[in-house]
Amino acid sequence: MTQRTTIADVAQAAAVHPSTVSRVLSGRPDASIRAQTRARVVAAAGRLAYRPSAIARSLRLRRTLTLGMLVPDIANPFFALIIKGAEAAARGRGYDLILCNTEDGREREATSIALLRDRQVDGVLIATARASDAMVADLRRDRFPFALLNRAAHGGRDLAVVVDNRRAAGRAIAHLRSLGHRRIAHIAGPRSTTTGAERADGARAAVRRTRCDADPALFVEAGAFSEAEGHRVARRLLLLDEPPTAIFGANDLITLGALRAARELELMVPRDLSLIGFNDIPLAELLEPALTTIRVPQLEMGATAARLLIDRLEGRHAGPARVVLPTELVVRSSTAAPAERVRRIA
Amino acid sequence: MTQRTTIADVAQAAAVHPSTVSRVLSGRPDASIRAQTRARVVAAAGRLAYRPSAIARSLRLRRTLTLGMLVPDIANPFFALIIKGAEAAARGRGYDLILCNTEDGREREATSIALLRDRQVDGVLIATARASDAMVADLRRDRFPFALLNRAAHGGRDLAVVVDNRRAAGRAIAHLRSLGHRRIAHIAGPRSTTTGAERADGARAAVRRTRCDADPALFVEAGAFSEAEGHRVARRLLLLDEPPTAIFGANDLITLGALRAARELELMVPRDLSLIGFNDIPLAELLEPALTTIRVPQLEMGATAARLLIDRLEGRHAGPARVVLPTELVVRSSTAAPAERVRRIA
DNA sequence: TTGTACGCGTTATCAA
DNA sequence: TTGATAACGCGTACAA
Repeated sequence: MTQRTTIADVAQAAAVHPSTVSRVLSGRPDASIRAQTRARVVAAAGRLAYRPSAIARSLRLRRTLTLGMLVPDIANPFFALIIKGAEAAARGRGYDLILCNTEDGREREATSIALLRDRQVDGVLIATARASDAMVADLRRDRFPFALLNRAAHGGRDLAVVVDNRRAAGRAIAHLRSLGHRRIAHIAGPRSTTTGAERADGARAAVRRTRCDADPALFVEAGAFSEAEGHRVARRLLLLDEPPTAIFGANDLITLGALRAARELELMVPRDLSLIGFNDIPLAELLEPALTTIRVPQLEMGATAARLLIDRLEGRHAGPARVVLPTELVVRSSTAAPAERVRRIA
Repeated sequence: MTQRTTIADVAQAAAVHPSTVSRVLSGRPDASIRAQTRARVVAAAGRLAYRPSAIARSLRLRRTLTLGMLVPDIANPFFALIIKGAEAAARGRGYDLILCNTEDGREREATSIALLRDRQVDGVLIATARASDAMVADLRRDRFPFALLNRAAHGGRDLAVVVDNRRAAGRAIAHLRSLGHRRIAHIAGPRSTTTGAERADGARAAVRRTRCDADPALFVEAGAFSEAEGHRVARRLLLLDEPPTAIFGANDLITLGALRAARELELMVPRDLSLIGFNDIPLAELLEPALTTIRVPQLEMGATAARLLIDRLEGRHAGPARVVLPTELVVRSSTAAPAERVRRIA
């Protein structure tokens, strides 16, 4: 690669001092520069296709105009949209995003954070529900700026963008109940995640409130928010002596797994089994049957978190530390009243 | 944020010169350092939790140990896996990855490349099929290292990892033909992409070779590799006076759209219509019916490209400039022999 | 309005 | 074996 053109090259070409070039190009409105000089510099910079080195600038300014982002799984469409939202908002404010996939692993999280800090990103967006509290505690202690995404803040002043998981889960159960279901199962996400725990709590409370069957066998926990785990656990549910007539999965992928399990057992959805997911990933409405689910504004979630963090970084009016985004129950064709046959059994 | 601890802090704590600290910690095996000194330095660094600044190091070394990556759509699961593969391979060699979503836009591509070059990434992985040749030409001219992913190289010496799209498309058509189909449609991707053009060419050749109906109305082009476009175009195909009995979509998303169109028109897949996709995204086997498709080794594609590029960066034995990865026809339940009814019509 | 001088945190080179 | 020095490219007090 040919040698980089530096500010000195431009200075020479414009017959001025490098510092003058810097002043001209950094575009501070208050800089007083003779119009003619400015023109010369701009022309020279254009001619040489000069681009300032982000590295040298970062070293000098001690900020990188870069945000880091921790995501458990880039291949999960839920996060894909969150990333897009965050990226768009960040770019809009002049920041770039460095993405780190943690594969939901403790170790990957630690190395990713280390990497981001080595690169001196100005702050991190943390979208990993499983992120160890130790890690978050470290960041807090070091006053390293961060924002939590789709997971609860433990400390009160942490920046966080979330949805009301308990309430949304309650609505899912209530919807099934209103269709006539009584034996409603919930496949929870890992209790180690705040989303998993909160949705399970909300579902449990709603089951009690609406007087569904309160059979503990109907509340099970998946090992991960994945299709495979959903499939495994749903199979067990459906092979129960008294199987549920409806399943509320802690996210769309888990529910997708439940759909596959139902098919393997030759159950028709929604005739023999109603299904509700959570997140409304793009795929949800393409399925057959289309998935009834809780819509989470994914793009907005990413964008809000990025903006919140940048506001804090730039010392702008901080606003509330915690933003709760609205959710919406999207009813599609995977839910219906329980079939007669099943109702008789119950 | 508390002040960063620098190499000078460690030097002071260990009572040595900063350059000594650098020597110890950069871990060159040939450095001759007294064991006792080394121990002191290591201890001090540990005590202070010292981490070298990647920025300062990059400035000095003129390399960042970072690769850039251009992707048209992070939310497309095909690319998600490619990214994972590339990231894993890069990390394995000590490189990080900065991802840029171009949303398939010329402008986004240009700004992304500019951004990556400003940050002085050591090289770029380009997975955008639509990437303007002008951009690639610029990179070539500036001798900026890059590798092309899933798109053909125009110049011969460019690094590229691809599959044989023509051959794979031919196999898809042949499979349908062997099932008894004669009226086979192809929904091509944009001709502006090499993948779109090559698959269309391969399909067309195979249609001729296997003596299918060579009706030009059966070869149509989608405006994008998306579900929405697939749906739109497939609808038109299925409303033809003589509709096809099988559709080969240029990728899985397009084919997914065709599936939705078929359902809207109350066609049963595969009874009334057979469907083949391309890429084998994770979703393909979860669908009902599961999608017959061409498997592209996505993880391997990303990993190979990253390794190729890094090898070249490090001046290691370059190996071939162009790697062709194998594909495989995965037959699932979305293809079957054409139904009697339909065959009679034909 | 512009130039001078210095420092951001490293590492390579040379001298001791 | 270790220390001193310079340089990577930029931005900014301060001086002129």
